[in-house]
Amino acid sequence: MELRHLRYFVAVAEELHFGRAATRLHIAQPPLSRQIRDLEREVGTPLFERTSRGVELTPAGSAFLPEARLTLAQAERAQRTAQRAARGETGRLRVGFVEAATHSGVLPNVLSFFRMHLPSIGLSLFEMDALQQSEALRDGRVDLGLLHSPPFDADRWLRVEPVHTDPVILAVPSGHRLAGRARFALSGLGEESFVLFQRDVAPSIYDGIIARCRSAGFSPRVVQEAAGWHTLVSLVGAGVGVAFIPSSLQQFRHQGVAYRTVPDLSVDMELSAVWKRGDRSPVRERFVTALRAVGRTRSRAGAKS
Amino acid sequence: MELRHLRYFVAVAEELHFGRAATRLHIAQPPLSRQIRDLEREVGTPLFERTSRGVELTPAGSAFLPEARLTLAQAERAQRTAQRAARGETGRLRVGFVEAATHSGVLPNVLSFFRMHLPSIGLSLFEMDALQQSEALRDGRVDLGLLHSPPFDADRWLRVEPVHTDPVILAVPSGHRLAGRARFALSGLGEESFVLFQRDVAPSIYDGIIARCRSAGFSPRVVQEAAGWHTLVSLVGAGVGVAFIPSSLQQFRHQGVAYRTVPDLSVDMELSAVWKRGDRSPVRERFVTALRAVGRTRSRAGAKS
DNA sequence: GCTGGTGATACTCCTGAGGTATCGTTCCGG
DNA sequence: CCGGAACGATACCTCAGGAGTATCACCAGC
Repeated sequence: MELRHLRYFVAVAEELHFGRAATRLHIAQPPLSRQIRDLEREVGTPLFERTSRGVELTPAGSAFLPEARLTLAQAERAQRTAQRAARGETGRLRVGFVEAATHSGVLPNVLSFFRMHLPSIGLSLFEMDALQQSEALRDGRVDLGLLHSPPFDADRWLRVEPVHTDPVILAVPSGHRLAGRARFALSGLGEESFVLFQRDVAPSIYDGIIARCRSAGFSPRVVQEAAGWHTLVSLVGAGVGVAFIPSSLQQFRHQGVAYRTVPDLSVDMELSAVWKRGDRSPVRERFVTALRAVGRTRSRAGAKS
Repeated sequence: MELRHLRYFVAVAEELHFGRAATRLHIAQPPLSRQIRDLEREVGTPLFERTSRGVELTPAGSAFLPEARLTLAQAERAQRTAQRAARGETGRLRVGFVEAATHSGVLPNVLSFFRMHLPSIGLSLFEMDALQQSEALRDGRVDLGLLHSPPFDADRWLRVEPVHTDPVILAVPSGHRLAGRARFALSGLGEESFVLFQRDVAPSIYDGIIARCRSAGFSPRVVQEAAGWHTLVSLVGAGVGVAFIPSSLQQFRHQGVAYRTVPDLSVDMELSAVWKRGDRSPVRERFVTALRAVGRTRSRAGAKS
């Protein structure tokens, strides 16, 4: 049995007339008769009762008709589903991301865009650090990662695309001497106590900051390391020290914390999308396109207290 | 697109290997490659990604696979549904019937048989008199009738098959002089008042009874006619007169009514199934078969008080 | 660099889908 | 009662395309 048989059967069942059905199908009447006969032989029972003035459906034919229509509709549906998947309008994407992807606004904006315009794409989100993302990508557990510093061997098997940059600023306790100063140079921080993010979170940025400090003539005295960004800022609010943070953290207005730009620091916290080289997933491509759109539009914002 | 393409696609998607899939499909590998290519061209997007070590599904292919399986399953379902309909195991039957079909037990027994053994057949039941059944059959509103006397022109366009016979007995008021007599001849009823069923209900049986009475030397004095059988027996119970009834009515044990056989009456109330000549409905045939089974087994029962 | 495994290509063959001509049957008007 | 029209079935032909064989191109692994 082929779909051709079902298409022919439905046409005859609707016209109840071999000649008209053949015209509708753009074939001649005899081959149509033959195909119907073949179909009846395969199904094992007559589907039409031939009368002198046309044809009628047998009970078997009546039962077959709606099922045949369903089959044809299902076949079309299959085709459309594949096409939509090829255009990236349906499917599933598993995304690994670091915490900063959420408070930079990048991830929330992309998510709301997808919920609005591509609702039939299922998104699975996994918060993980850069190392976990790298392993998950390698194992095929996620399709895309959002992280600060790609793994050192990234170029060999990953594509990396920066989607958002956030300048690094300084968070200081409100009562701190620096909180009152409008501007100051990096070199003035030599005596401060620092609360630093763990190097794992963004090794290249960490190293960049340390290098800048050394150029300014000091090596930062780290009194505390913290895993999460909000923890870090809370420690600043508690007066433990000052901290380098991405500027997007300002929006949360932590108690007892003031924010200051350090003009001669000029280090950026970069957020990059990474995925496997050779991955042609249309859904992944749509996601990256959306990331570019929402990420690039956020320009570097100055510090406010 | 044909089902062949879907069958081939599913095989390749399951084996992830053109050679093995071809073996499973009992064809050679090159034609399989060609069919898959044709399918991809028709769908408009690649479904497989060819690698040096086999093939993988593209996102479009992954989306297509379950839909293709559904299509194939639906096609098989269509075929099975037609076969079941041809065997009379599924479908719908509309039955017209007279009241006596229910209290003779014929209809209830067939219904319980169908509910038990052929639950996917839908039965629609319409109580109607013989004339209504005849018209409903002619108009195609019912597929089968259950009545006592077929219309006079039945042979031309109907098939008639007796399925049950019920001897006609006499119902008398409990206090009536005949209630005490064990046996009596028809000729002894000349002076009685009769409550008779309407001739329309079963013209040939009505006429048969009247003819018997005339042979016995009297013409029954009809004091009342009644439309329903239970109404008739109630009138007997109220002392209005005596009545000829089918023996199956005894089971209801109406108040103040006694039942007596009239040996030399020997008229049978016949219940017949009727349907259009040339109707080949397997469901109708199953129904008639069931009618024969439950109807014939009920033999003529004697009268009890 | 060779070998084995994999899918693609080139071509050949032949099944079977579709075309034309015609038949058999039935219904209907004269 | 007869001839014609309508309809599906049959017979026969053509050729597109599905399937077969031989071979190529590519890649991984030893």
